Amino acid sequence: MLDPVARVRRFNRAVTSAVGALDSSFLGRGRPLGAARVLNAIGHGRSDVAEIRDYLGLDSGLMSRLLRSLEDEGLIETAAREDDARRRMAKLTRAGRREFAAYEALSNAQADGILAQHSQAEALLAAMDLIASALTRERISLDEVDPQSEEARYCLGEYYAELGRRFKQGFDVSLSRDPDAKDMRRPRGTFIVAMSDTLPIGCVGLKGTDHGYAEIKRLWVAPAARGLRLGRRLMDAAEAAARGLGITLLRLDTNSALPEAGQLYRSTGWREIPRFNDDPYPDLFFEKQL
Amino acid sequence: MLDPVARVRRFNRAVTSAVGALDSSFLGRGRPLGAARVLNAIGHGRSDVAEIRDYLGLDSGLMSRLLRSLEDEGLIETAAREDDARRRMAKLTRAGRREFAAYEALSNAQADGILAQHSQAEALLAAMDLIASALTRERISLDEVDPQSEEARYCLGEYYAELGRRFKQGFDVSLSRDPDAKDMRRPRGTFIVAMSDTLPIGCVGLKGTDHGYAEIKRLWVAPAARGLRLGRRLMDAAEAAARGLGITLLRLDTNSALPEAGQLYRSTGWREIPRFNDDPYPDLFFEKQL
DNA sequence: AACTTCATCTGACTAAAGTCAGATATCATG
DNA sequence: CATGATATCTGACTTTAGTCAGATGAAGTT
Repeated sequence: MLDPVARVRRFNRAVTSAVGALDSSFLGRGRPLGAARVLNAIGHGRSDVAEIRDYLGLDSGLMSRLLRSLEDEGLIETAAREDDARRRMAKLTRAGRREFAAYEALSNAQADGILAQHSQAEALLAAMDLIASALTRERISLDEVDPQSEEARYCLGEYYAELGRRFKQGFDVSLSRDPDAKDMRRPRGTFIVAMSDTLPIGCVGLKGTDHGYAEIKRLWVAPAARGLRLGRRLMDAAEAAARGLGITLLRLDTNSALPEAGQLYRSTGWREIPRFNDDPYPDLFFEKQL
Repeated sequence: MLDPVARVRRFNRAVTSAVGALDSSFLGRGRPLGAARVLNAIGHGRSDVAEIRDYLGLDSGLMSRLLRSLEDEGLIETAAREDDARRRMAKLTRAGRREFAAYEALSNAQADGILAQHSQAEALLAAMDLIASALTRERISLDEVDPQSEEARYCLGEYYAELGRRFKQGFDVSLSRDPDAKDMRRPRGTFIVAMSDTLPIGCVGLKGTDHGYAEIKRLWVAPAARGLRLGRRLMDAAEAAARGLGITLLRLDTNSALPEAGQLYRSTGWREIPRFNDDPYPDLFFEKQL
């Protein structure tokens, strides 16, 4: 009754029928699923035909016919690419945008329906985030971004909110040595965000200093992404970036209220050292020679 | 970035591709999905042809042909039912059992694979339970069972474990007035279990007494099923059963460490009354006239 | 016994999805 | 500019899924 594999399989059954229900509601728009999928891919901003084909896993002949049927319906227009006339681009016509909006409305209504009948929607969403991150694990990408980009700011906001919850005395960003964004841009440093299908789920900053070392800052993994060993992947990426920048010594500070962080550092070659700054929050300090 | 609907849809995408991957691994056994589904339904103990057809939503013509193709492969045998020769029963042959086991192995391997790459498998499983319960909400059935049945004993075990976690002083079943199972069987009372696709996710007991009232006992909802208003459904079912047994007055006791229970009682017509027993755990007592 | 109802099966059909070999046009390169 | 690589398209085909009308035989009803 409590066999883990049986629980996963119960989940599979539940989810298969929910997904099937969405598919049938799509059929209600009088178009086969294949054509609907292509239309939706285009609506979601994919325009390169080869890219869509690859994304949907379609044969080139089938893809060509599906495009033709959407064109005959007046929903899309295709044109050869200017820089390479072999490739084609597809885009929605006005009617296509209307039809795409109708599919979006169906998807949104289904999502809404699931949420609406649950009185603890936030718990349900957290569970969905956790599972989505676990299932798309191999597709999580680590991207270097500007520390002031939307993705980076979202991660930092979540990071500060979490420190506020975990520190007994709360957390006030303005009291911490807020790293100048400039120091986390190349060539002094960098900022790395982990993305799972458009959702940022983790980050780490590498901050250059003038003291002969660089600092690791703002290591954060979204609650939904914990257990995927993403913290380690982010640290590896930050260390690799540091090596690429010619940095040979790294330091970081952390707090004993974040035991999983301390454990990660200890298990990956970091050595505890005495306090090296007067920031009020950290009480643990580490160093690593690259 | 945090729109709830967008989060549900990200979940949908993640799960669709995982389900699709399992389907393609099933195709690897050289049999179309339709036939594989029928074989698996039979392997999972469904033998009545009409029941399988209904479960899989198949047309009778299609069903007949799929059965024939499995028979031609030597995987199943069908026979008319003894009590009604119009109906047919299907069962696996030896080769069919082997083939079914191969499908089971694929399903189990997929489930294992998801779990294995996650270092916090219990959190992942809890999330899956939550979602499976939410998605199969309409298919949750309330069944009257014997209080000593496997399902009932599972629920009670979970219930006691939860009390142990929630009461500051812990919980020891032997100190509580353990209701005699006889008192929770018809005609004195009953025991109701909420089932979601073979998994018990909640229970409630109606216990007859000789004092002119019956008691509601052991109301429990699995953590994964909270938010589905299952507590209320269980209470409604228990009250309906009480009415059917000619009971006109109900009492129950609870503890202020379970605030959601107290709130449920207050909002459904229960009236707080003075202590009516000397059980050491409860500190809140309610009564309801039917 | 004659009827209606029911579960299953058969034949004839359609739609959708997918496969594959070549045709066509364009691009990159020596 | 000839050559090979690349992206898309076309035609011919197969498989799978599904629909529907009617046949068959058994069960239930009057």
